[in-house]
Amino acid sequence: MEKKAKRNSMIEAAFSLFLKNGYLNTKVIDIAEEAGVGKGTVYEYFPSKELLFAEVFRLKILSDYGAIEKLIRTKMSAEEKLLKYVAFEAKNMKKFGDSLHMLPDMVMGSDAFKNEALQKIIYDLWVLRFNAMHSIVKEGIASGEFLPADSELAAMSVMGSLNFFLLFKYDMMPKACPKVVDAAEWEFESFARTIFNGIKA
Amino acid sequence: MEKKAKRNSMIEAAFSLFLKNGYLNTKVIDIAEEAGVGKGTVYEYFPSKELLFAEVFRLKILSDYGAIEKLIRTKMSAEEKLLKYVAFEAKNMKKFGDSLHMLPDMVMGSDAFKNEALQKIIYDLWVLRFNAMHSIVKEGIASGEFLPADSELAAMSVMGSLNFFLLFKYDMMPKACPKVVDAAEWEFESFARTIFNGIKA
DNA sequence: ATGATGCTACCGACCCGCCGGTCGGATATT
DNA sequence: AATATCCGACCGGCGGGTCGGTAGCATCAT
Repeated sequence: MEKKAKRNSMIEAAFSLFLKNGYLNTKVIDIAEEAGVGKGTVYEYFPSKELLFAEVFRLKILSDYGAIEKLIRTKMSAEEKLLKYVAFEAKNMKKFGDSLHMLPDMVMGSDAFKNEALQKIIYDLWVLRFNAMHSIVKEGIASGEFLPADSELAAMSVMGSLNFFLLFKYDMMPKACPKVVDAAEWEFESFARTIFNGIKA
Repeated sequence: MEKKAKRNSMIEAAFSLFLKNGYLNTKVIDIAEEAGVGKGTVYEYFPSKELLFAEVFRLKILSDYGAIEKLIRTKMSAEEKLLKYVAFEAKNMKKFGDSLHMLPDMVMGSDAFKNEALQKIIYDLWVLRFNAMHSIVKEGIASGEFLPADSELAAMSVMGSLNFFLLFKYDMMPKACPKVVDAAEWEFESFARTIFNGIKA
């Protein structure tokens, strides 16, 4: 039982360090020290740094996205879904804190990972997010709530806006001016409205 | 004079390899071999790999963006500017080929670069691009061409869409289906129209 | 109670491949 | 022969991963 707790402390340590410093700048020894164990112990619990990352990613990020698939199937207007989706992504960002070096790492094609299985789980997250957005947009267009358009292009457009906004607010801005982040709360609503206005019929 | 040519061949080799394999996966020896020189010679011309990258970046990417600043000052409608700007980014992508590992490297906060000066020139490109877009959007809103909105949010939205689209088409897609890229030509127009429709008054 | 036995969890010194960068000698040029 | 240019064997730091040893603990025999 103590076992479980130790494993968990390593996951937490790894998550916090990956988040703060990025994958490449986080050394296994850092994780061990943060978790209060020896370096060797990390390898008793995880076969490699990459697979440890994969586990962290699965537990701390992917797991949350189950909520999204539920959201898609819910009965509500596309507008509501869109706003909820944006709120969801924003909440995640908040939860991750104001330093998101992990995110750029997760950009497709990052050469941080040699392991193809690892690239795949990151790719899958993109696909999952894009599909979610796509289905919301498609629904909105079909029902006449949104302007008629190629749904895939429109979804890319909205998704891209969202990504950029999140990255801008939570990665670029904090570097230039760390104080700004806390003030960003209200902006999510405003931002969501802006992109919604852009596509509503 | 031979000097200049040799330097140039190294720049070209580095550019092509960074583009194809990314910064981290490109070794100095690879660049040397591609350029047909010895590894030591590279260091006769450039002080370090990072500074070589900086030079490549400056010559091959940043330099083109002069055209953008000219575009901003030109007298034409915001709509035209927007379409021209998208076309410009698209053309750049085309020029860079269908493999853009360099781009994710360039995402803010990538931990590939320790060198702060290097991070800065990459950051500067984002700022330059964002400012260009921002000024187009602001102009469009001011003149009543575009829907009234917070110009910064709107610019982020459009910029984000564009980035995502380019990345999606030129980085994600080619991996899944390399053949698609050539067919993407017409889509730029279509995409530009979609985002334009989203903001036009 | 004591000590023997074995098992599990733990650990950090060590190993080793990698790669950016160096340097002294070779080669071309004047 | 002097100078400029080139080069690749070598160096050294880094860091992921290993492994032999230790410490704690339970079980059991005396």
